[in-house]
Amino acid sequence: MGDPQRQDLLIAAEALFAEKSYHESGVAEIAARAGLATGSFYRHFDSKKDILVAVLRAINDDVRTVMRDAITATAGSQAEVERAGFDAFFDLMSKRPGVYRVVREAEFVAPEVFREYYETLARGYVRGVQKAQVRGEIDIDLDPEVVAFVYMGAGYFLGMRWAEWTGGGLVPEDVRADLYRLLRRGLEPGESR
Amino acid sequence: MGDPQRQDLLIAAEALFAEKSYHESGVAEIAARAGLATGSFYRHFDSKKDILVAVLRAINDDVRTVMRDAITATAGSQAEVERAGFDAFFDLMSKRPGVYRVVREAEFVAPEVFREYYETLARGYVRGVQKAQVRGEIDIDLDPEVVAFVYMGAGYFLGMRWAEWTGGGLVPEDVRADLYRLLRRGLEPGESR
DNA sequence: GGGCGACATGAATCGTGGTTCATGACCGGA
DNA sequence: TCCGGTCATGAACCACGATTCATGTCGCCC
Repeated sequence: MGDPQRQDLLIAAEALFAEKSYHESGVAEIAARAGLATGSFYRHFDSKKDILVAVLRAINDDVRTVMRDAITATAGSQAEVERAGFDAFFDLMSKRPGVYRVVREAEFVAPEVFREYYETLARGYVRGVQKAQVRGEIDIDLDPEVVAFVYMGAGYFLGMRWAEWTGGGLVPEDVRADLYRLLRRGLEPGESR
Repeated sequence: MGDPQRQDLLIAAEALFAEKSYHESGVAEIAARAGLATGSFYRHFDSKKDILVAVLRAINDDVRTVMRDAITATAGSQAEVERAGFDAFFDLMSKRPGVYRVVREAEFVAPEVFREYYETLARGYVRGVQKAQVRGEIDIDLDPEVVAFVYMGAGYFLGMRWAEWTGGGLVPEDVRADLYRLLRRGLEPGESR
């Protein structure tokens, strides 16, 4: 896939940004971890910020791929699809500890890209919600975009609390169960209004 | 209240951190905006990081005060209390644009304090949820801490999307309505399981 | 074999900005 | 009025790290 050195740099950068933070990681350090000299970094990226943007796009692709795969592999009700998607998301987070910190920090380094990240993700959710609304599994009166941002906010905070703060890595089953229950009940079409 | 110069510095710092970001704001700049010379800054705070911590604690106090006031002023069901609390929160956010960015960025400058911030906030929510559970207004099987983090995640993301990304400042009424509906239905005690 | 171009290298450069400190202004008391 | 001490000032200091570049190395073609 493309340039192996570029790949190495991306991997090294993601790891360092996740372990420490963007501001605490140096270009020389990234290059060294990728097995390159400091100056060689600039043969692949224009600046330190530039590689952050590339890392961010890569993470976005991975998250979307993983979730899409899990979702398409799950034929079933909206509730089941939701669960499959979240499970895939939490699983990815646990395998690459700290990646999510990288995304968050990007807000203060490359706000435009950060926003693009979440808007892209939201678009995917919105499509899913709309389909479920057509099938009558989610209340038609709810704004799909609001639902999308509630999804993302919940995933974000539960991941932070139970995957990062607690050493574990994976959000515990019972926490996820509570989330799914809360969402299912919250979204389903209801009697009155 | 205490030292007026210290207050001025806190106000200046919060404003600058909110407008730009922690890393893009200089100590000299903060001091200047507070009407002080660069060196005088260190008569009040030990370091730049130190003032961020102080700003964070002040914001935390404000958020909790505002929400507590709104909640105690609202006698009623959990749904009404919830709404009052969130409304107060969104209102505060709209009056001090960008404060929430300051909180978020703190994660990468003073992680311990950032965590303390959310854990303190969560404790407050947990107490509220437990009371509502006793009164039978929230499903007794839900872990109050999970609910607390879903609350915070939703508030965070909706605030970011509709108060910051959209120029407005205040999260629109219909977005809030969707959130309240989703939470009320999601939390209420249910038939089966 | 020699010359050339492309790439790798890492030490030196350069800007930035947090922190320090020598200096001066001010004020209360003797 | 003079003295000592406290505080304000902002220029200088200093460390740090992103970026550059002069030099060396390698592989290819004539």
